[in-house]
Amino acid sequence: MNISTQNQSFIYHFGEMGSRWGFNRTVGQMYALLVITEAPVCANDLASGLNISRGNVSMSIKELQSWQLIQMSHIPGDRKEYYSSIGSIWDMANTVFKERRKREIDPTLSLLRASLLEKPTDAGDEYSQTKMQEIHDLLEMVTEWAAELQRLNPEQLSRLMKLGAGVSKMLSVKDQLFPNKKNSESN
Amino acid sequence: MNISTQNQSFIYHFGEMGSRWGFNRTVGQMYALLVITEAPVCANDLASGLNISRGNVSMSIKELQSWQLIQMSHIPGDRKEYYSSIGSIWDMANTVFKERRKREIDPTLSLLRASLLEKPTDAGDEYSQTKMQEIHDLLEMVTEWAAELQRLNPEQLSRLMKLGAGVSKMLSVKDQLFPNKKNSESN
DNA sequence: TTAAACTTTCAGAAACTTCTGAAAGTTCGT
DNA sequence: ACGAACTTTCAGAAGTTTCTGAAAGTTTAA
Repeated sequence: MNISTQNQSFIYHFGEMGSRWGFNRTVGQMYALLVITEAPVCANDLASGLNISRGNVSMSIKELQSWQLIQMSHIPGDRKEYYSSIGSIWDMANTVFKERRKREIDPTLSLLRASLLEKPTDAGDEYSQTKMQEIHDLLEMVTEWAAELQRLNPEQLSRLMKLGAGVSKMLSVKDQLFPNKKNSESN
Repeated sequence: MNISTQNQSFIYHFGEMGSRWGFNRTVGQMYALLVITEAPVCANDLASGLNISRGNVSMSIKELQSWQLIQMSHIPGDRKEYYSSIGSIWDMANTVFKERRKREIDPTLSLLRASLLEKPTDAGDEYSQTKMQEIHDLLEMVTEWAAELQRLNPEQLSRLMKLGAGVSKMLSVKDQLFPNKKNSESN
């Protein structure tokens, strides 16, 4: 398995970014390699191409599978397992978002919910509960919104994003169309 | 400095989540403590309250300052420096988003831009470049959109988010109002 | 000046994460 | 049943990050 210099730098970059994106170097490199390689790649080629041990490849494959980012396939007459990245770039972004929400936001939300059920015992607790409530509400709103956006198809999403500054105009159009709706909540 | 059990669990949780959010345990705990404590807290109290060394407090304060999340103040007749969290929860979320974008997306975008300027040398490179282009376009769109959203004030943002599913209806309303606009790009 | 009251720095210790490679496990054709 | 071709596991090595605490630095007041 030999990899062009251009692709090398992409792969190494993904490895380095990996830790910032929530997975480790090897997982990042492997995924990068699979994304930019059209044909499925076997475990041995991953190991030799990235200069890592066969064991590491096996563990990283498991990780990528748990993120639902890769797919396994076979070549007739060959017992090796071949791997390739799954779905479009949009799907990948979706998967990564969903996964990160699960790891980064959901646990905090449930902790906050539990905390907010307890009665504050002193003045300090009262202040801290109002802050926790604010964080809770913010996280909940963002979570729900993200779920909403993920329900749109890529075409709609892309249109919404390209609207750019238009979103604020859209809000005022909405006001003109439905001026009855409550929208002067003081947050 | 003594901390109620309820607040303890919030603080420890933030410590644990810290690494997933892009900072370390101590930074997470210190920030949590400062958010839920109304009165400014001095470095010694942070150290004793969280059971960490004075040196660690000093380094973590620097980190929080670089994220622009905390503020320093003084009490007349006292030479110690007192710290408190800055701004509303919205401001905090904004700051964290911006900072993460800077660390997690911007470097990848510039690498991709550089890569895409190079001429592909073989068929494999050609495929990988189309993939890189897709990732580039996606990241760029998301980045621009995020910047757009950050320009809205909290009230507008909150309204937009509460629109929820309404957002797709909005798009069709827009189509009816301005059917001339190009929106059938095949992505 | 001096010294007390504070903050910062940084070398090395502790804790944590990742990686290797040999051994164990699985699957399949004969 | 056997063994060849593969994959997985996991103990401990290597690498990385975080933390401590003693020493150095800074500020202020007398």
